[in-house]
Amino acid sequence: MKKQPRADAVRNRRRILQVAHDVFASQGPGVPIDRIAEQAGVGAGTIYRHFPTKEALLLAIVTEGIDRLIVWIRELLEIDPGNALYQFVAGILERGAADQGLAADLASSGVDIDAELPDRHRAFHHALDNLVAQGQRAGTVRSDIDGSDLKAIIVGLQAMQQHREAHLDAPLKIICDGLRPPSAK
Amino acid sequence: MKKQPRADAVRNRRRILQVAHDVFASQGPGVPIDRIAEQAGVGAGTIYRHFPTKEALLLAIVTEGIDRLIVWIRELLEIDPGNALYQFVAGILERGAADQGLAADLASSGVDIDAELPDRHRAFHHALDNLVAQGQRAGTVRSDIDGSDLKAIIVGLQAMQQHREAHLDAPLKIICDGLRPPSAK
DNA sequence: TACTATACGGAACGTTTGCTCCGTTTACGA
DNA sequence: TCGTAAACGGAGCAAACGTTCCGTATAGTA
Repeated sequence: MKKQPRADAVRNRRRILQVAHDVFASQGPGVPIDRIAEQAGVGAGTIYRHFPTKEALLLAIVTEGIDRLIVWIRELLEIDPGNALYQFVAGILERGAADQGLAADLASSGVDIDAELPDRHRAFHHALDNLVAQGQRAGTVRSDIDGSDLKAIIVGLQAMQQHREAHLDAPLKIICDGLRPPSAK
Repeated sequence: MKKQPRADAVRNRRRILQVAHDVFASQGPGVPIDRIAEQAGVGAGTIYRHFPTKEALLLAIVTEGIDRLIVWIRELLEIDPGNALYQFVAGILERGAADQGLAADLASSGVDIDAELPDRHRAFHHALDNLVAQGQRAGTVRSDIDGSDLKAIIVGLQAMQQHREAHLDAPLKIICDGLRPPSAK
């Protein structure tokens, strides 16, 4: 049985994660570690004691983001299975989907997230499959798609959000209409 | 009247642009200039004589890409105005839209392309507006969208393409169906 | 062929950045 | 309160990268 970490270590770990999340989300993953240390009010050494490498810090942030999405999907499905998919898609554009936008940046700089976090990868895809399947069961979602198609759509939405130079109401409507079954339109 | 540049200078400029385009498209804009020089078989100094800065080189590549897209849209509209939009959208996923994927990377690293290339920006948006308007006139495109909505869709598609870990047939179908007017489905 | 302006190659420089090291501080059990 | 293991801060190191500089090579011209 491992001993518990000291109180200040726990506090600093959380603070670093929060600050790093905000800074990376707003300025991209290129921000130097020193700047994050400064913002968090700790030394650079402290960050490296908690996260062995910059990439590890980024992965920790992305992991938290994925977990949040999974929980959120579960909540939406409990409340309204038929419309959960549409609320999810709309919500990605509203609330910051910056966590995953970060994931996209990470991926484009050569890190294979799915390979680094195989368990989250499975859990996330499982959640997406559920989201689609329950919509299909309720008759609100077209029957010729599955979770991985939804994942592609999400990637697209997040890119739109990062690029947003105008309202995204119309693109959102386009996608939602495209997701509905041929009958209901 | 300016004198013409030397033949080897012209050759090198083209070669640098081609090689840089391929390397950046396949490995992202983070690749060091020295590597591009090596690949192109020239010295680093030669690159900097033709392009004052790395950012200038990236902008030159993006400019070429945008121009290609504009020409392509014009061609599609001449052949089949009603379906040009759908051929364009599908084509972005097929042929490498890597040029613009590069543009996205550039943008996410703090360069405002629209501000740096105001004329291309205008020309591109004009082409997109045309693409949408002619589809609407033919009755194949829903009437409540315009060129900037299409731009957002393109950004999304390019992100999907960069991330592609499976076929994108279904997501493409979703978007095309969403673009059609309510009647035809 | 000989001359010269133009262009080239690649070593070198300064800066930035990820990461380590170690002397100092702090939490916490006894 | 005291002792010690755990944690901290931030100076410093090495590698990577953008950019410059200058001696050399070459295209174009007479």
